[in-house]
Amino acid sequence: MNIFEYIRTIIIDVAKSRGIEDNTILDKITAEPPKEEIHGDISTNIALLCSKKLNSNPRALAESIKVVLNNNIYIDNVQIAGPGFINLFLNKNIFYECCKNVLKIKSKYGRSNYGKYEKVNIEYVSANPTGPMHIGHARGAVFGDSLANLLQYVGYDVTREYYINDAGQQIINLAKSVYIRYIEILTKKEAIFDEDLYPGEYLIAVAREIIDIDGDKYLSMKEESWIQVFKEYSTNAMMKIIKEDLSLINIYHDNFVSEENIKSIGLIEKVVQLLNNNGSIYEGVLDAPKGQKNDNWESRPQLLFKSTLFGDDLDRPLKKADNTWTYFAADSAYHYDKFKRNYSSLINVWGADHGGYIKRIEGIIKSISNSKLKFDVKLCQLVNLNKDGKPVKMSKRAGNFITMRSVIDSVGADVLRFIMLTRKNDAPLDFDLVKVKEQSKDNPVYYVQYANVRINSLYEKAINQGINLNDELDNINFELLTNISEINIIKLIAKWPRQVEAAAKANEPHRVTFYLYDMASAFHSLWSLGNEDPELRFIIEDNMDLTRARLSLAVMVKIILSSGLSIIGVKPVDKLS
RNA sequence: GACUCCGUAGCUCAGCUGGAUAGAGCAACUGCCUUCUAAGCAGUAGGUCGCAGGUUCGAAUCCUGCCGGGGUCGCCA
Repeated sequence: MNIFEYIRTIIIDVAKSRGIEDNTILDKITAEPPKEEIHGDISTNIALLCSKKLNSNPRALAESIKVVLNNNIYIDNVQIAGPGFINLFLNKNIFYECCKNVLKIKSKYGRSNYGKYEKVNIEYVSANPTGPMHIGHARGAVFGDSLANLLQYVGYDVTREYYINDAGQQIINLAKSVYIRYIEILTKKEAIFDEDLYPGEYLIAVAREIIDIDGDKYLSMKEESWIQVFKEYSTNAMMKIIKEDLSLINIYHDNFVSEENIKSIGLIEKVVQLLNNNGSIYEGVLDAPKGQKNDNWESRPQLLFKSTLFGDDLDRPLKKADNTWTYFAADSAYHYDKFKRNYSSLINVWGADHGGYIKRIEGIIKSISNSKLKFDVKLCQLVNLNKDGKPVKMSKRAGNFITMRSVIDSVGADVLRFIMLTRKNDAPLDFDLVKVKEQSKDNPVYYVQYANVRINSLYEKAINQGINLNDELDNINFELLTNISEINIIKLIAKWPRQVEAAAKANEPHRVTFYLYDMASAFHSLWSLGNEDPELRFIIEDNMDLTRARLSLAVMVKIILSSGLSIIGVKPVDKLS
């Protein structure tokens, strides 16, 4: 149960009873917790929004609404403040019922059917299959996966998808690189790599595998004879490595779509036909891009998509000079494929370097779906990798980029996942290999985990004293919880469903992380009160009713911490080492 | 030149898609361990929300224009 939703429906009913039918007004009516405690538990702007339509001034309207709201048994007091806010002071019973509900349904508390089982496709990671994942991939991976968890949590039917870019020049380069390793092993001559090739040692194993299966028969062949085989072997091997990397942070996609396959089944021709039919492509000439050196710019007519109709600054080419399809053409076909699979919305998680690419794909989707398909791109900004405050330098050419796997080995999967969600996606993120392992309150991972550890130690102590936490949860007297810190926690608990829903609505999983931090903070605060006043500890030996009430509070905090952590894909820590 | 993201306390960042007196954490200063784990808590101090306009009952939030920083811009994927 979401008490904010509950009160809001009551308020909306009031608005409707006054003759407000306009959804643009109704949708704006809020029932939200005010920042200031003295403004009550829930504040609504109903009078401010409806006064104009009802020809009344906001405060007068508020007065008349106040009379109605006062009749509700869960509302103790109604106050009118400022320009016409209506502040509601709720009866404690609504909070107590909320608590009982949490203890009853446990990990289901906060889940909802907000998403109405609508089908959502989230495409994330989609790292090129040319090598192991590096740390830059990790952010998008964690973000996408946590977003998928979040949307599932509030009732969407989510597909986790990976688009394999297995069709371009980089795959030919990959195959060539493996072939060089193949020669190296068989002839014992040292491998030399051109600039575009991949010198990483991880390709040696692929070459070995080919030798094991097919022997040395490709040595004497010409490139056109071995390239296809090497492409297949190496992309398969790379995808295997990437899937292993992902499994280390518990990421498993439901669906892998191959670009090569999209091309081979003729989907590009199909989508181009479609775009042609609705008049969004033409044969035209592009100007040279401004602000760049245009030395070898060569003006020529080519097949263009009218992305300027959708806010892009240029129309975008679908064909290259050699008359083959561009990456954009294949990607259009891929999104057409997703469109045909009947999703109600598509979400793409991309790196910041794809920013300039959004408008054209948006345009494609609008064009093929007649603007009906919802589409959202979440760009993840760069991760700055530091080591004790100093930037770690990475160079692709030297081959010393930091792999995701090495970071997991060093800090662990849970820390990696948590830290990746301590910023909103469109802000850059600093990741310090040393600081994230510190066990202090500068480190939000440990701060949250530590709350859980403390609750566990309480469990142990309670059990040692013969208190059974699972007994008689129905008969807990929540009214004994009168301390401000206790009430704060209860109110935070009541906000959880609202928080997840807001996070889901905005596609922003980081809000869950911040909520968890607040919850941990509220708990640490309560815990510490016991230092100053033993009466405020959780376990009071000669007052079992109070003890049970307080322990149930800890149980609820633990339930919500676990739920929140499971959304961001982090395991709760039970004991600190 | 265009597009896009960012600009909030000395530093790193939240700010619930327009609400009331803008919030945390570091760092600084003051307290709290014979105590359920101090890996923590409480408090003090710190702000012209980059600048200037506009929209309205109301703007850090939306719009426009500047300033500053990151990313991107056919024939890569």
